This record gives sequence, C-alpha cells and structure tokens, in this order.
Amino acid sequence: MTGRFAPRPLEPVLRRLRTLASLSDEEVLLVRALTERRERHPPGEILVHEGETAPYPRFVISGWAARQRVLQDGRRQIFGFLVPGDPIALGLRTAEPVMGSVAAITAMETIDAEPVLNAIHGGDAPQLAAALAQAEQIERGLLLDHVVRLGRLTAYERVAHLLLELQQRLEIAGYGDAHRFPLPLTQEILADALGLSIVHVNRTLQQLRRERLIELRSGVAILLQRELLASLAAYPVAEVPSKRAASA
Amino acid sequence: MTGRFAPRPLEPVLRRLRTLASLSDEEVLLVRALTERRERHPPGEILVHEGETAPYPRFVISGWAARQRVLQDGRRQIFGFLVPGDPIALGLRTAEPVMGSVAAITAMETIDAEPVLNAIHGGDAPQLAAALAQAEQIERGLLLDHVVRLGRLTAYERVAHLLLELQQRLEIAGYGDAHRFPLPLTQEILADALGLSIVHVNRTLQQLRRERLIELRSGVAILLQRELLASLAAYPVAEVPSKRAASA
DNA sequence: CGGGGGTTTGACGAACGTCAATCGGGGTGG
DNA sequence: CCACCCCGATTGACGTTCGTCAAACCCCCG
Repeated sequence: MTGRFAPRPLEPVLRRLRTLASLSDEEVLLVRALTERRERHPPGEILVHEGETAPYPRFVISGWAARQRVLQDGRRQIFGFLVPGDPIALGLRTAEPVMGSVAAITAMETIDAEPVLNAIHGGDAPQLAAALAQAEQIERGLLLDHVVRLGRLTAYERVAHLLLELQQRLEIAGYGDAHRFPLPLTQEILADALGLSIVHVNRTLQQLRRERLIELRSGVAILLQRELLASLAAYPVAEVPSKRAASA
Repeated sequence: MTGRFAPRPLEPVLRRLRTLASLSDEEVLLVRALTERRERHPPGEILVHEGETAPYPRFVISGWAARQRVLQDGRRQIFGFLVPGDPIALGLRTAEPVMGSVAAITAMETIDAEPVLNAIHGGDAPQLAAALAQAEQIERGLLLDHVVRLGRLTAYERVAHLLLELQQRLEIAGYGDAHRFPLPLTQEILADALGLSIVHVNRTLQQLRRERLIELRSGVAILLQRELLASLAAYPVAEVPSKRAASA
C-alpha cells in the first residue's frame, strides 16, 4: 500500500523536515533534487548491519523499517520503526559504528541523502541542519518512550501507547489523518517491539477492539477514541508541531 | 562509601576518558585543572530536570545518579545509571532540551566541565573531543542494551545482565576489580531500572546467591562466576578497551 | 483447489505482581 | 552503653498477567 507510484516521492521527507524547521526555498529545492541512487528494498532486507562503520545516509521514501537487535538464541527486540520521511544513518556526526541493524518490514524505497549532508557540512543549509538535529533529538526521545513502555506499562498500555505514537508520526509524514493510518505490521513484529508474545498481542488487540477503542483491518488502524486511549495508556497529550507537553 | 575524601578526585574521569581515546599531555592537564565549581549533591537531588534546555555540563566525581522518568501515577522508569567518571549533559551538541531527569542516588560530587567543552569547541582538544563523542556513543549503546533487557530478557537474565554491565563500567572508573564492585542501589531502584517489582528483584537476587553466582552485602557486589553469569544472561563477551565483540 | 503466512482461540502453566507481615542492621537520642 | 526507630530486605500466601503449545481458521494467491 505504501509502495504505490507516488507522483512526488519526496513529499513525506519534506513534510517531515518542515515540521522540524522552516526550510528556505533553496533548501527545499535541494531536497527535491534528490533523485539519484533511489533504491528499492524487499521486505526482510537488512539496510544497515550492526556494527557497520559507514552506512550511507538515506531517507525513507516509502515503506517501513525497524531498528532491531537479534540475540543468539533468536529472540528479537525492535527498538523502533522507521516510516516514510525518516532519515536513516543521518547522524550529523558520522563514521560511528551503528548499534543495532535496520531491517525492511515492508517493501521500501529509500534515497541517498549525501547531497543534503554535504550541503550541511558546507554550512549552506542551516535550517536543514537544524531539522536533522531535531530529528535526531526526537528519535532519542522516542527511544526513551520505548523504554518506559517496556519497563513500566502493561501490555494493554504498551499497545495503545505505540499506536498513538505511530498515528502521530504517520500523520506528520502525510499518511492518514488524526484517527486513521496505515499499519503494515504483523502481530509478530508488534510483539518483538513491545516485548510480548504474539498470542498476547493478539489478545490485547482483541480487547481494544471489543472496547471500541480501535479498529484494525487489512493494514489500516483506526483510533476510535484517541483521547480516551491516550489517558488509558499514560500517553502525553502533545500537539503535532512541538511534540512536547508543558507540565507545570 | 563512594563519598570518602579522594586525594585525586578527577581520577575516575581521567581513567574513563583514557579508555576512550589517548589524551595528549595538555588534555590531561586541562582535565586535571578542573577544580572550580565543584558541587555536592545529597541523595534524591534532581541534577537535571526533564525538558531543561541548558543544563550545564559536568563530570561525576563520586557517587551514583540515575537518568529516569516518572509517570503521573508515580511509576518510575530508570533509563540508566551514572557512575564516577561519567559525563552529564556533555552532549557535544548543546542547547537541546533534555528528555528525562537526572537524580542523585547516593551523595554525589560533580564538577563543572565547561572548560573542557570550551577547549573542544576551540579545536584545542581533538582527543578529548573524540573521547566524549565515544562516551556519547557508548551511552547510546547502553540504552539499547537496556531496551533489550526490558523487552526480551527474563527477570533472572535482567538482573545478571545489569550487574555485568555495572561491573565493567565501574572497573573502568577505577572502582573494584573484575569481580567485586560497589553497588549502592536499593532493590527498589533496581526494580525501577529493570521493570520489575521490588519483591521480585529480591527473589531473583536470592536465587543468584543460592546458585553461588553472586554475593551481595553492604553495598558491595561480587560476581563469583562471571563467565557463567554472562552466558546465562546473554551478555556479550567484550574486552574492556573496545566494548564490542566480534560476531563472525 | 491447494498452500502458506498470518490471525485467532482454548487450555494450561510459569513468571511476575500484590499484600502484608516480619526481620535486621545501622543510626540516634537518652 | 542501651533502647528505640526507621528504612530497606526478606518471606509467605495468593492472584493476575503473560507465555507456551497446539489446533483451527482465514484470506490472499498461485
């Protein structure tokens, strides 16, 4: 579903970056000019291997990927998901070995982001630099959210919490709206992200459906009662632009 | 126990930095010259508040702290521990709001690291810059380890895994040896780090003791059989200097 | 008309949490 | 020096959540 021919494939990337900083016209053109080294990845492909020292920087144009680690005995833990618009290995500080691999979940398209990185290092794209720094910051925040999910939320809360996060991120990328969004994840993948068994993910989803909080069919999720869901899942109420809620 | 008067208070900091990069004599002197704005913090003090925009950079000289987040209903999740030698808020990229607060667990001493940051930004301390970049990288790696612990390890494995991590880090800072190290954590704190209840942490520690894998009394932990413990906890065998194990 | 991967369900057991009481040791005031 | 106190550690009983095993089901595709 995310692999359909997009007339403006870089739209998710631009939408994402624009929520992080107000790009200049030149910077927008620079991003739109990314057309070289566009790549397709089948589901399961490992885009970045654990410990790789110089993965080349990309943007996700379509499809989903997961940052993950696999233990010797086969257990897998997913750290987070990459959705259209997200940068891969665009740490402004490069040449660092990556910890954890990146695997395509669905069929994906990515595009080389080298020109963007060059412009930033040349000092020609301050707003782009700010946007990517912000993206890194948010990624770190999402990882902390994930730790809280795994450590201190119940299965029920974890599922709801993750759905709320994904809805928010996908809306930013231009997919779906405030309630509906594509969710091309199997229950096995959800289980590996949420630290649960497949069976228990299934039961939890059933419960959320029974309670008329969500709908889930053929790769589309609908949050029927977002506020209620958020309060049940200890999910911070945040506006799309800032993504930070005031506490005091 | 970690608060005793140290004749060379910056020793843990230097030991830590030297395992990350080979500092020049000038850089060592620069670090040793850190004497201003040394601060004491009682247990429970919040060193950095969630969302704070410009926490000033410090090194931990003695004592332990935790990076954590507290939910509305009081549940707490600890993301990781800071031990002597660790930097606080020394992100080379500053002016970012911090996500998650830092709280003193024991009595602590910290020291202002501003001069170090200035030297780095002035380009005068390349190896120091490398060391701190490396420290950031390792901190990110530890966070991923923590996610795996919470998501995919059993309680038994979690406890063992964390003890192994802490032993390694404390040895680097110059505390204890390959088997013995100070562990000034209550079982409540361990529970909040490991996503478990206090009672279950207690039972798990009992089991590890019964099996003669660890000893634990009056703030000192002893790993009686490190290799065995590591294999039971899916802990990667790593050498102190590199902290990364080859897989192939 | 079969396959095959993903989903759903039931039965059962193990892991883990909760409640509540007790214990133990180090500090402190008398 | 001693009695008291308080926080943290420990223990038992019990309940719930969650995992495992295994079978059925469903749907999309070839």
